[in-house]
Amino acid sequence: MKRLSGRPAKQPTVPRRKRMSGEERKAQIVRVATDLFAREGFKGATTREIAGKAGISEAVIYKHFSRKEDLYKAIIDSRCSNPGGEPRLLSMLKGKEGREVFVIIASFLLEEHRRDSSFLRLLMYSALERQSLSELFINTRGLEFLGFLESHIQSLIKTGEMRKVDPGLAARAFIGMVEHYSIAQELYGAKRFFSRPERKVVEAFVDIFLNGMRRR
Amino acid sequence: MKRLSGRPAKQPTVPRRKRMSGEERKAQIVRVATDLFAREGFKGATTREIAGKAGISEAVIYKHFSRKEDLYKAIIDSRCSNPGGEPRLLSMLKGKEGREVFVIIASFLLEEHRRDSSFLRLLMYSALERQSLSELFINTRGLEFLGFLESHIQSLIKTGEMRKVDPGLAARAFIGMVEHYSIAQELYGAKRFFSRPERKVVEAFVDIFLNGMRRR
DNA sequence: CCTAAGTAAGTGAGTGCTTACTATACTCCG
DNA sequence: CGGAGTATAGTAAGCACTCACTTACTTAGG
Repeated sequence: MKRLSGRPAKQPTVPRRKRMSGEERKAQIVRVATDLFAREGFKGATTREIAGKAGISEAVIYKHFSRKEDLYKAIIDSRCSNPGGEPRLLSMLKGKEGREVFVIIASFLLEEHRRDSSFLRLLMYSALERQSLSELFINTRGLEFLGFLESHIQSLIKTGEMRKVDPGLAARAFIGMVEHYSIAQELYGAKRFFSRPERKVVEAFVDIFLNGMRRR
Repeated sequence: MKRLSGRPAKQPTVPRRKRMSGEERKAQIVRVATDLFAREGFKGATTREIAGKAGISEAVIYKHFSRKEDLYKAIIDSRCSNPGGEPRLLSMLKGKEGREVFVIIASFLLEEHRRDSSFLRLLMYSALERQSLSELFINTRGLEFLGFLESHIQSLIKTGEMRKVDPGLAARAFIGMVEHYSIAQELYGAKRFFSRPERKVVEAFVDIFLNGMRRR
């Protein structure tokens, strides 16, 4: 016989779980979900799996986020205003000049992506599945950083250390070499067929770029 | 009253559709599905949607492909042994030398991806969702082409027209600039914030690269 | 040339399972 | 007590995939 709705009286014999404050729980859900969305994409990651990994029931997720989409947005937001990202790089660059600036940038990007590819995966998934959200990424993490590099190059052109090249394109050329290599190695699995020590890669790319930008 | 199974007698009043031979139909399914898988990914594209766009019932798909996965593999295969891809580029390069080789390669890639981003999307989706399949892409389309460029650069180094740089890294640097720019513009939506005429982009990238590889 | 048997192509209505999301009741703690 | 937090047990819709059956086309025999 079926109940119309509601619950039958239940016996609370199951071992009870730890309670958490709302914000703790929310942060934990975001953490777990970030990992899953990065691995499986928005459509591939299920609320059930997220709840399972967090050790709670699906209903708890919906106490904190009214729709799956909202949880996804929260993740993108948290990744955009992240402590671990570009700010750290920019501080590493303080006081550095010449060739070293480019070496630091290239090493940073290669290392960061090798260490944790989830940011890269989230970015790519959001570009493919949810184009509008990927623009958030672009705006907050991409453009700020590209803008820095662009104006750095611009000033090197002004002092005559580099020849006159559209600084926007030059910056994109440099980032492109590094990022594309990183993506190919980590995500496309290209490292199965081609591999060089990270130091050599950085040296080669920085060489080609700086030499390419030198006045003749 | 319900039948135990089987169909109720049906009246064939609906306008009948064209019949197709098996191979025609199979090719059509692959064509329609390519488009959908490229837009939505493996998980995002549904068999129902594919059938709908092809104007057939889902069951027909399963006459030709025993699982959805098989259809996906067929698409990857067909895209790998494609007439429209690298062979065309390689023939365009016949007899060309010097700077022009690099201009042609860069223009080709930028134009190809702008015209039809579905190959790029399939590649990226397969890297994220189905890593093993993306290696098929890499092997057939990527490595062959990279290998060509690599050995071209190698020979330029031998004749002394370029300085000594790991040719594998040099080739990846050049392709990286171009591909990453293309991906950023077309897939990340970066063209909303930054745009240059294609000719200028090609010129700048080729300049930086060739100048960067010149003997000092 | 006509017709009927044989078969490839196609269909509509499922199956069983999974999904995002919800309604309701219980419990712990301030 | 009251409300935040959690659990149980849903629901309706959507998914890949199947089945029993029909229809269109081909072809062999008179």
